Amino acid sequence: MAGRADVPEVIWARPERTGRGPRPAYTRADIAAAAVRIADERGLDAVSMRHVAAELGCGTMSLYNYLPRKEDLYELMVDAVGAEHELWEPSGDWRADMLRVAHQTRTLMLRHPWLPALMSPVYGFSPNALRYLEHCLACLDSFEGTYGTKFELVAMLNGVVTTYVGNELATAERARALPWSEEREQSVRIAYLGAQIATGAYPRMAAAFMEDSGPIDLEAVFQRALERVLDGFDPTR
Amino acid sequence: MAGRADVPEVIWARPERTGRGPRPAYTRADIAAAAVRIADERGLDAVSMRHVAAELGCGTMSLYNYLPRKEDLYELMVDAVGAEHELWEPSGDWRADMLRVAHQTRTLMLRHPWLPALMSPVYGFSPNALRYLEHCLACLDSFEGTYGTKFELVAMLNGVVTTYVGNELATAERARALPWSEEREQSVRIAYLGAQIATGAYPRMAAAFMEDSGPIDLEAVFQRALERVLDGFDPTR
DNA sequence: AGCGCATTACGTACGCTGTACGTAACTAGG
DNA sequence: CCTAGTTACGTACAGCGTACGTAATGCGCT
Repeated sequence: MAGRADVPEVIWARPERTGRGPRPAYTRADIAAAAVRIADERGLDAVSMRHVAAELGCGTMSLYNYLPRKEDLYELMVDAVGAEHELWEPSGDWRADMLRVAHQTRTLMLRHPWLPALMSPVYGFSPNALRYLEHCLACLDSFEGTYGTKFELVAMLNGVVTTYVGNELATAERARALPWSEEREQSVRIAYLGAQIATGAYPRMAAAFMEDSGPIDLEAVFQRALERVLDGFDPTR
Repeated sequence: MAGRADVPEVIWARPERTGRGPRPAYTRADIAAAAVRIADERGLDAVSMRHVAAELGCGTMSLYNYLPRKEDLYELMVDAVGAEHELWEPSGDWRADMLRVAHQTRTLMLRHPWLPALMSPVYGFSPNALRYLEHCLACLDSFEGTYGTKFELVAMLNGVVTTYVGNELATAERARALPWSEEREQSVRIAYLGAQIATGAYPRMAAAFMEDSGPIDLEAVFQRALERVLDGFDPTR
């Protein structure tokens, strides 16, 4: 059976091995590890079926014995790095624990900068996603609320972390990839933005840029965002 | 000058016309409209340089006179549908206005289901993005806080809306694209999830699935999410 | 024990993508 | 008027996901 683009079955539901036929040369973990290695070193765009196969030392089409679609390779990658989540004994203070979870997720994303881009299509419950979710629920044992609310909390926190770190990484990547200096790019943007503001059509934007806010501390912005999300769920505040 | 993949210049900073040479046959608006039409009718994947050129009735490479990179086409598309935002006179109640903004953005995204996928790399200040931002700031005139905080509020609200509607759309799309019935797919997933839970490794997940929560009302989940975000910023609560 | 067949491995090929490059037609500025 | 810069666009290339066909392999069953 070769790859099937028309089979939307969840990959975690299909057994890794059915018993019949030659022993597979690789495991899903091998494949995931190879893909993660490539993504870490050469970026997500370098993760093609050909490159992953080359990294493993097998033919391109052999991969389709393990994965029906490339999309599933992404699923494997996300699950693989999910194993790096450190799961501790809940402290009893759900706020502190959830903050720690969020910061850990951010660290994970900074270590694997391609991760935010693959987080949107979270739809299968991969093994490590289950472990992670169970851990979050454990941390929320001290939270007064239904499981429904707890899920909503975890979902929003994850969403905010993904969005923020995704922006953070995209900004850094853009600065890194510039063929000319960052100052040159900044000046072009400032010039354009200044011209727009100078039309007088955006008085509040103009005022905002007059406001002296000092240097932007991304870490602090992130922390504030987390606190606000938790505030929104906190029944005691 | 043909397309330049190595020029990260913001497209809004370059003039649409420099004066020399033959009159361009199309405007940026024409191109954006063609791309939006294709995306609306055939999905984001159908938006290729070839298809857009065909829609316009010109040669593929002619597009590169208007856009240095395909990425800029996406920027044009996001800006184009941004014009559909209705901007009203602020009511004086920032909470109500921001809720209305968020719901309007959701409506816009449901009308153009490809929008959430293109929202992540928001980096250029497109004309309509500026108008939208100015409007949000106007709505926040009654909000006690610095412009820095107001930007953070708008950013988080937009992020949450994008994440939620993106998930909503992805779920709907997945259900629509199934080659077999939705029940069949559901049963496969339930079977897998049930087997995992039956191992006893995820007691809280098990409890969560026991909890009778009734049918999930996506609209209500969305509304709750918005309220919580605003609560997190509300100095009066 | 040995047959049958599902499975693995993988080369080839197809249609699609973004875009570099070269050439011809055209028009505004000096 | 001339010429330099711009538009238009055909051709071409490297890369992508993956359908398909064929050969080798080894488990499960009789």
